[in-house]
Amino acid sequence: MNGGTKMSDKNERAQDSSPDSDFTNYLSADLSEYLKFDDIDEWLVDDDLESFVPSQEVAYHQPNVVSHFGKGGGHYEGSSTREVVSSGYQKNVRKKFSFKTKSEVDILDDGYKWRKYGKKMVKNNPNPRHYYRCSVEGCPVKKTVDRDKDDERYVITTYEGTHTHPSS
DNA sequence: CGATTTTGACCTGCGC
DNA sequence: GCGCAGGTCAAAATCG
Repeated sequence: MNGGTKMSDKNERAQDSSPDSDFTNYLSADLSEYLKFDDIDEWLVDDDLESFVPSQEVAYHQPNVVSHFGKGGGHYEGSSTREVVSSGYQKNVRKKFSFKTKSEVDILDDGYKWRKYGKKMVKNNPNPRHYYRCSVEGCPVKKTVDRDKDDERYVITTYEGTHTHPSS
């Protein structure tokens, strides 16, 4: 019962006004398969894992979506090799990175601490979607985890934002 | 005790 | 303009 009277002076967090910072994402899990996409509307499946060369930049023709890849042999670490592809959208791009992982658990340890802030049941999916946010204050990084509706054994993790705190 | 999780309610955007 | 879907926050409960 606080909706009607709340939301009076809080409205900035909703606007991810995060500047064009470099997208630093890394993972340290036993990923068997990867899946990159540009938006939730379409997924681009890559059968060849070899296609994921180190520091691979993936830029889509989307005027608002640019995914940055950084592989390091099992250990991701987007140090600072940020290099937005010559798309001209590096001015106002939304860093969104998603991948599919074959795991039994939804929460994969990526080295950072995440605080769950919501769970929602999305249509077209018998499984709920988990919303995570970085526990570190100042980290506008958000993570959403949901299961593949076609393959329940697959977990889709979507990272959004940029980590700006030490992992260790 | 503190941090985190959990569930429900509520808000926003888009579609029709 | 209303409805649906998705996304977020808040208070309380729980765990370490």
